[in-house]
Amino acid sequence: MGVLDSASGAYSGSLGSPIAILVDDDTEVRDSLEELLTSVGIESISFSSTQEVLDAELPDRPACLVLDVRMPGLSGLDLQHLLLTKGIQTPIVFLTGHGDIAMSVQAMKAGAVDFLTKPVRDQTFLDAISAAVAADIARRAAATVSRKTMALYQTLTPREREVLGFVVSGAMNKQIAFDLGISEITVKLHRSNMMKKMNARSLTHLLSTWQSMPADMR
Amino acid sequence: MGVLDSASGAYSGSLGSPIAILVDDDTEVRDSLEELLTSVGIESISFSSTQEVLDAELPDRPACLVLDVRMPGLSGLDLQHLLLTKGIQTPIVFLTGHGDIAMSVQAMKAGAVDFLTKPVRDQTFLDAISAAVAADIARRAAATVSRKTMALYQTLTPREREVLGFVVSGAMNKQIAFDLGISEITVKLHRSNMMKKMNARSLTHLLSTWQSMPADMR
DNA sequence: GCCCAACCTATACTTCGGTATAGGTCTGCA
DNA sequence: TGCAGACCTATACCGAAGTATAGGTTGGGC
Repeated sequence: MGVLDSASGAYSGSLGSPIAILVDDDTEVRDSLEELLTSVGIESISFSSTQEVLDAELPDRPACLVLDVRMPGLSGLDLQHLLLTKGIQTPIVFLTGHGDIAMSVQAMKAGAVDFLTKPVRDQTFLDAISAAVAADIARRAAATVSRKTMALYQTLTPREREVLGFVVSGAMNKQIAFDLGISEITVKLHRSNMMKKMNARSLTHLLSTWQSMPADMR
Repeated sequence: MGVLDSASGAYSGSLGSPIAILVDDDTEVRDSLEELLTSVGIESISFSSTQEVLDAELPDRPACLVLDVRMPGLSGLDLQHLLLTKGIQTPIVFLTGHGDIAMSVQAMKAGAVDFLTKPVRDQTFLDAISAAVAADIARRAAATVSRKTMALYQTLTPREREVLGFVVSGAMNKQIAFDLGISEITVKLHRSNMMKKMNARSLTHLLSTWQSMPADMR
């Protein structure tokens, strides 16, 4: 249901239909899951090891990862942490026959969408995929907004960024001028240029835009 | 009942020292955990069933719940959902000898801080309690800010709330006046009164205050 | 040397937001 | 009946913000 009940048209606003990325060393499992996903119109690609995922270029479209835990080489949990380190936030659904509670809790704490055990009911699996894809669509939408804001921020001169900082913290032009040791009219100039570059129609609009930016980029 | 250890100054900023609320039908487990917590200076209180927790008045101070899953009557997971329904957001650590992966995943999805299995290492348990208490301190601090903002909001007249809505959405006085079908000077009056009642020194300050309010109260 | 971008300043003007003062109507309630 | 609170309006004024125009100084690159 939801994001999964249509093959292509329903995703027109999210730049591409969703894809499930299956990682399992068991060929039969992969084939079986691919078939299940295909039957409900979800595209999928398969890898037989975590290393292949790291070597591959992840597609720029809504996606989710389906990871086995126990695999030759790096485990699914290892991959989860590696991806986090690399800033890749594609939602992950674990699916394993050799799990325990500690593993599942660790995975969930690290942000996994679900942790399923084999054998899994078809509907349970599809529901998890559906939730993961929905999360990725929302995450990608937010990331797009954030990226656009950062691109605008990059066009600001150092002085304009300084003024922006004062403005969003609520300072008046007079106070900004005093703190920077320049005249108020100059602050107005920087402020005006900054507002134009940031495409902000009002202070309120500037603030909402500003908050979509990751704090460590400011 | 746990030993009352009130002097601990480390929690001075959070309105009360933390308390762990243990719910387990096994007396030995409860006594053992209470002793462990006491040894590191954390107060605790015990219940032998979920119903007792629901009947009791939860203390107004930083706390965390430690729940067994399998108990006579309502299970720990049932209690978790009941508390969520009642809007009680005290962090929960599960501790059980009869868990499985599905249970742990369900608990984590519902917001549990951790899901531990018996027998548990002392340090593992204490780390979980520490994380849960820290989460509750942060949650309570945010709730306090939110409550104060809502109290201020309650003092606004209907018209002032309307104007507030326009102001935070970035409208100019002229636009607000047009939309409400009143004169601009009247908008200024409502706006001025609203800013005073909300203790907002500037538009920026008003917006940050505003965002601490739950959206369903606006 | 020239250009350009970033930075700074100034005058003059407009618009916007906010305050003070002084009124008015309407509704509900003691 | 009178009072209080919410709501509305007006005049006049102030300060903050924004725009337009017209300059100036630096520092780096061709």
